[in-house]
Amino acid sequence: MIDQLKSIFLFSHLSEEDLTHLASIGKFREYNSGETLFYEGSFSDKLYILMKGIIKAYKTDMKENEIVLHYFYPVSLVAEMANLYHIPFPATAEFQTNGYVFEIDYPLFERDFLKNPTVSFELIKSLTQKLKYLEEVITTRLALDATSRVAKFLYENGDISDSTKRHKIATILGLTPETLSRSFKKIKILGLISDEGKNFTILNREGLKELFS
Amino acid sequence: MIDQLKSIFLFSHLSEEDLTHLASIGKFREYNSGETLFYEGSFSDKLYILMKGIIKAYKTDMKENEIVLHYFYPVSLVAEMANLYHIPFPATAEFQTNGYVFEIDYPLFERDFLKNPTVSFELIKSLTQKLKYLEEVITTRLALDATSRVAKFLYENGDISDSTKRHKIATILGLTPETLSRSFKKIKILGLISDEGKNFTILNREGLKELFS
DNA sequence: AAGCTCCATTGATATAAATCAAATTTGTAA
DNA sequence: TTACAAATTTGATTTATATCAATGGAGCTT
Repeated sequence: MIDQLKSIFLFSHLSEEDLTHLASIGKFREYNSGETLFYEGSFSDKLYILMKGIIKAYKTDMKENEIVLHYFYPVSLVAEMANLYHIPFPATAEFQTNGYVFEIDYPLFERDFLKNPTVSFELIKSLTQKLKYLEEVITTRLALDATSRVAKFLYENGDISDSTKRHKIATILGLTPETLSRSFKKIKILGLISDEGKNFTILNREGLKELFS
Repeated sequence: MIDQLKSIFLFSHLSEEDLTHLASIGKFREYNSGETLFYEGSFSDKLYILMKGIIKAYKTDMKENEIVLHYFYPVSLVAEMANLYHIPFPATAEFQTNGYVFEIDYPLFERDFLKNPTVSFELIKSLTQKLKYLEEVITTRLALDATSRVAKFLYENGDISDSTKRHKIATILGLTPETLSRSFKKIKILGLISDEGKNFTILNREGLKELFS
């Protein structure tokens, strides 16, 4: 366990003594695909570090549609802001695959670790990263129309392979599958991409960029 | 100048020596109402602390509409994230009133102050605050429809007095003045608010809450 | 007080994307 | 291979809000 904790960026510089203490105030907990780590609006005094698996963070709008904020991959701090400010979770976190988290008693963590310079530096990095994700959501979903969003997605993610479900892309971009399909078609007609079966190949990357900037 | 720096939360615990050094790597700079501190997409190696005045932070969408992210009041760090990650400013910052900032050479600040525990703690607080603002923008503009947004605004801001221009409220909520007017009307018909001239009085605060949650 | 200018309101129309409804394609299991 | 299920595409319609256009005050200026 100590070894595993040491592999977490946040704790990589802690002493053996600190790591032992850390191990005593936290534990690993497994989740299955589809299980929810926490719900939007709920409270918790646990700090979560995703160790394995993929977590989708999303809000729900008035029509029960998901607004996907981000997909988390290991190793990530999840929702540290709720801990830092003792506020309810701003989003729901749901496992997309099987995985597990390291779950820490936050009040004790704050007391014993938050003043550690490495820990606070990593926390700053993690918070900044999250700011970037939210900026990204705002840029994509408030500043761009449907076709521009799709062009941006293609520009940033490269060729779309079979395995990526259209439905998932649509959810990420905040579009319905129908609208996504129509946008792909527009971009195809512009000659910026070509499709062979389910896969798209990008023909003109700079052209795509033109569409969203 | 040293005294003024000491009044900044971020630096309140610094030694005289540190404050003198800080004064040597930064300076005060005045701005008039309407002037722009920085533009979305531009770079700077300056860290800005708003000392006086109000700053509007906004992005611009494809139709040249403003997406207001936040209004900053003194004393606030502005756009520290761009400094921390050496990335372009994610939004434009424009003075809404006359004011001034304390402008610090960021590379030197990072070298000499970032590891100070008080400074990093305050930085964490500031970043967390900004995350909350962005969450708020997402909740308001992506998860709620026009009338719900207005109800939420009324619920959170209380009675609307004459001095608050409808046009400004509309911009904050991401609505046109026409739509704002129609939403006010709906809420008035529901008997949740009443208007005497230009002022609104809230008649049923819990009723307002029902509309957006 | 008359006339102006600035907002706010109201009404009519336009627009982008969602929704609803098939039709078609792709994937999968028998 | 066939048949069924799921995903995608296409077309028609609806919906929420923006846009365009006109009207109606409220507060200023002279």
